[in-house]
Amino acid sequence: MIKINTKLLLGDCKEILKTLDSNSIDLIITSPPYADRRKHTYGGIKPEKYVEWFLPISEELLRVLRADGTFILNIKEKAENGERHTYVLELILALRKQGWLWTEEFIWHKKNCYPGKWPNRFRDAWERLLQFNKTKKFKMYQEEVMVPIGDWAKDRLKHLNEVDKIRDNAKNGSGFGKNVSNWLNREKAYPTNVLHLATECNNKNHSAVFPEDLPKWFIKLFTKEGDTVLDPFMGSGTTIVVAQRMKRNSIGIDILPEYIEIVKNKTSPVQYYLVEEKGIYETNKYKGCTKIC
Amino acid sequence: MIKINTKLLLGDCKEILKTLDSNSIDLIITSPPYADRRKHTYGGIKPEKYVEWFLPISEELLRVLRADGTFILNIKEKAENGERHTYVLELILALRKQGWLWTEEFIWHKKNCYPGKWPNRFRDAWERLLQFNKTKKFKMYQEEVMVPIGDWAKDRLKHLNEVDKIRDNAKNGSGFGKNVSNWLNREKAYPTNVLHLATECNNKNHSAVFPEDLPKWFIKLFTKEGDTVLDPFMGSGTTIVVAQRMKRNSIGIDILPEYIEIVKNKTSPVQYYLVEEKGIYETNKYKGCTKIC
DNA sequence: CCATTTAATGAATCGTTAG
DNA sequence: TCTAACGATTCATTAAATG
Repeated sequence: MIKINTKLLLGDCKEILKTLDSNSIDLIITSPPYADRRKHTYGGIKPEKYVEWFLPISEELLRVLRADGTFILNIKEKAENGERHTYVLELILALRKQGWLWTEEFIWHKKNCYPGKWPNRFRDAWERLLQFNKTKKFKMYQEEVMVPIGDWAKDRLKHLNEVDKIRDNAKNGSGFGKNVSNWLNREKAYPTNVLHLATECNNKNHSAVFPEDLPKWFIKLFTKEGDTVLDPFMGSGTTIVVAQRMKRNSIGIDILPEYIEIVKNKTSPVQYYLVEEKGIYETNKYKGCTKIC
Repeated sequence: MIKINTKLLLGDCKEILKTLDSNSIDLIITSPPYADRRKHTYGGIKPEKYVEWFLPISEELLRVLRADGTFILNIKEKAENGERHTYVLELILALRKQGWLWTEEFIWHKKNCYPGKWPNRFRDAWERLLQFNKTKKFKMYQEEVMVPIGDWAKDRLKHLNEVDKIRDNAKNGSGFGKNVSNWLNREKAYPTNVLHLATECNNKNHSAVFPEDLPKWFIKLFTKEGDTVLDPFMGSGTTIVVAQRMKRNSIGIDILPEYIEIVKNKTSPVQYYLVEEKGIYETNKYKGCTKIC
């Protein structure tokens, strides 16, 4: 039996994070309140104050993350008064100064972006997914996110229904437990750093702008079953829900009791699974790093 | 008759630019040598020196650009030793300090990106197309780059479900485009700030990494016939060739005589066209700005 | 002459070897 | 202990070759 914990913590993550153990998290994936957005829920941080506001939090994130762990930050600067703000650029520079490595910038191409029309710009159809690490030797399971090779897009147009069924099946039995290497050799290719995902429109109470596939992709890429995922700005809990479904321990923090309640109803605090053939507690390649950092 | 000039200037653009008139350019679109790239052709600028190297050039660009003109900068930071360099971020901040407005960041999604496999990252499939302006009132002809809605819908069909399709229709009917000319009303939609283009594989002598569609798109978007386009790092001249074909005046600068020769063979210095029905010298909406700035 | 296969080639990045 | 140079890896596209 393996035991998966899902912890939901109420409070300001700057404070709550201090209660977490050092080097205990394998993956942080979060979408913090953008500057001046979500004023009614979060404070609504002024762009000029954004870096200053974020650094104390990221300092705690740096502490709780394992040396071979990864921090994925979903963010996009707003346009205001005809210009893009620069606080995200400044944040990247500041995080590096704080000790983070800026490893990569993935692009999330939002296929169905927010509608609108302006005389001076087009609709914004992409967001940044910034990857930060503590060390250069981080865990990365690239095979887990391999995609059907080449012109799968063309094929899908021709046989739309067929392929969609296949894709659905792949989703449901999402690859774990089976020995993948057999059937994916020349059928699949590694993805790039551009992710094409549609936002999910939730007509429910709280809109989940974050599509489930996004945390799912990064959780597959950077963690194994039994690892621990953290989202310090949980919101409606997409990351936490997906993590639990994928048999990862997870910790979600939010300042609003409302969100804690919502996610509580979508998850269970403890779950048990039968151990599969290949033990989940695999030898960690980079264990040595933990002591260094 | 209208007369279109195509000037090719040999030399270091930092010096050559000084010979150009102030406020004489409608669109600058260029792809400068990236840091540490093209060592054999250009010098190969060190990442640490990149901003310092670029600023004197961009100062001249700021001078020659019209107040209602636009500057499109194609660039991407390299990854080295496990980390992305930050010189592009620093360049954006420095350009703003120099007086430029950072209006937008388009994403060029390179469908056929460079191959390769590494333990710590995927292939890099995107580049930045940074838009800078002198003033907030710049020319932008959005209707010129509208895309057939069919393609758009097709593209979306690939990844979206029924609910999303319905939402699409709601979007399309949502108001804009009434004053636009008749033939594009329900056939076309505005694009977003993500461009999907493949690099052109030139097996010829000199590779044009820049696909023709890229300058074409921006020339349509930011200029009219008879306007002037500048590329201070001309290279094999994709921008210049496209500009001439689109009946725009153009100025190309390059430090290598070789490139000047190549582009000379692909263009003619002066071309004449019959004036079409709707005069090309349309009233400029933002003419007033010229005086202000 | 068209449909299909094969070959060549990049604005890449990392690890290793040489100076 | 550095930096510089080279090989290995990889895939979408185009050109050339094949049937």
